[in-house]
Amino acid sequence: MSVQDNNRFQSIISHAKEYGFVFPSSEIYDGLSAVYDYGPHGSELKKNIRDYWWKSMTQMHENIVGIDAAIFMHPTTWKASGHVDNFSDPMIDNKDSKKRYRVDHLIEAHADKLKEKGADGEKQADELLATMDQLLANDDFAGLKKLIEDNKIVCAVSETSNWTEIRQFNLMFSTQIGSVSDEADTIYLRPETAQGIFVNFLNVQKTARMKIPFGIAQIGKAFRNEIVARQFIFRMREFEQMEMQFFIKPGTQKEWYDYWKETRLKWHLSLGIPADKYRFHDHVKLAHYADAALDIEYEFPIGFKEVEGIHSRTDFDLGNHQKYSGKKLTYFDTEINQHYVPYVIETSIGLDRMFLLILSHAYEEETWTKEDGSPDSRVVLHLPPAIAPIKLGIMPLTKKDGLPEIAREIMNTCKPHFRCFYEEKDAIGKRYRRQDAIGTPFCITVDHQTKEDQTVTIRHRDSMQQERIHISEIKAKVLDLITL
RNA sequence: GCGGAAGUAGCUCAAUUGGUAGAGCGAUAGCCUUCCAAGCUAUAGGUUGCGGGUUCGACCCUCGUCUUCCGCUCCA
Repeated sequence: MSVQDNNRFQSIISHAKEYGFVFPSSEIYDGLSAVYDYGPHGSELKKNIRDYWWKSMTQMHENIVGIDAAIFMHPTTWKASGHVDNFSDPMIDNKDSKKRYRVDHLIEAHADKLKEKGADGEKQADELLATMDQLLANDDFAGLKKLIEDNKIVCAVSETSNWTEIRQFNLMFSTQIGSVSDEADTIYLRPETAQGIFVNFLNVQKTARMKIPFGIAQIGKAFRNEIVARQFIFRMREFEQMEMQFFIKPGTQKEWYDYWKETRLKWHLSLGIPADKYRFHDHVKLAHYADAALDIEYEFPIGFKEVEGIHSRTDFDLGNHQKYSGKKLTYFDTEINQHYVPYVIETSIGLDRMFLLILSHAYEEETWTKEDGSPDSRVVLHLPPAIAPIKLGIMPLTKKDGLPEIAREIMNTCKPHFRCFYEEKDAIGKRYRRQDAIGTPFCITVDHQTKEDQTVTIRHRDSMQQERIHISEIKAKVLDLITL
């Protein structure tokens, strides 16, 4: 990351705090690591992004319906999903190099080296791996540590065997349900929202009378106890996902994967973000549930980073829930008169990351020279008008001569239809600057001419140009401009 | 979690070798009013991140801790 980009990222974070978009959580208590709160303008912007996604996915797709599942789920859910096995790993640190390894990766790497040494080594390696699997299955950390020491496994960097104790890192947050604290009552905060959709597959399919192919959309919080959570709201421990699971006939996953890949990119571009800021990143190493996966990456000031994932999840999830619950999760396809467990294409976008994306794209520090030769500047958020927290600033040029009364009338006419902000304090230029800083796309100014001919000026945020329109046109014009 | 750097008003920063914290911007109220921040007046706002230690005395030295940033590491 260049110094310039880094400064830009810092400026965006400062701006977000100063203008009420994002605050560090519990700031008066020094904050809580990697947890943030959304302020007055931030919560509005976030809600608008959320609403736009929801509308695009459900209202605009007749075969997609929504749900809102609970954050708490039956503990077996996470066994079936693979999270209990894959989301908690024993880790060990080398004290000299400060490198941290997953214990199984460390031992496997050693086994690979042994195998290169011929038949003897291969036999040793197989024994080693068998012992490791057994110890892992029993969560025998002391045994694993001994195994590492007995085999004289060294760190690849420091080449020493100066290891810490093995520690368990569980990326799922746990809590207790019920009044008695018993181990059997331990439940997890969901590490992803997808499982709430899978366990409700039949409920939704039957009650909404859905026919394959169809999708279920959901927006909600998920929680991951990241070892390292950093970079502002990019990686948080509590975050919000906007997910859609699309259920399809087995064998058609390739075409639907491609369809959603293109459809989702179009959604991003519809917000006016340039295509060259995006790229696809195909996963080479696939997760345990997928037969194809890619990330939609955006060029943040901190580099190209994942904002959305498209995953072909096969029948892994429904199949496993069927197995663990003992309930049939099949669909009867009347076209071919067959039961089957549907395949799934998932689109999963981080709402907080989308928020950061929008903010990163919108933020600009502009400088220019005025007519008299003096320099001028402003900080402006070029937010897409449809998702801007405030759509219209309404301001009388001065506080007297009856101008505020007219402006108030306009305010009352417009505020039921879109978010407006009324202000009469300070010079008009200063008021424009304040609206620029929070991304308000349009400002109406009532001046003395208004009293003569019932016209006002409407000022456009990005161009700073103004045009005169009749008071009666304001509502319709703004509504038109804020519609995507 | 490790290493490095930083933390003073909402923001950006000051404060001689250790002598009980100031300014600009911003905010609020009022005046003025000329359509792009920069006029005038007043007001509010800080146990210097937090907690110990050294000292007659700590923003300053020291230890711990929290948070943030950078680099590792991790990342379904």
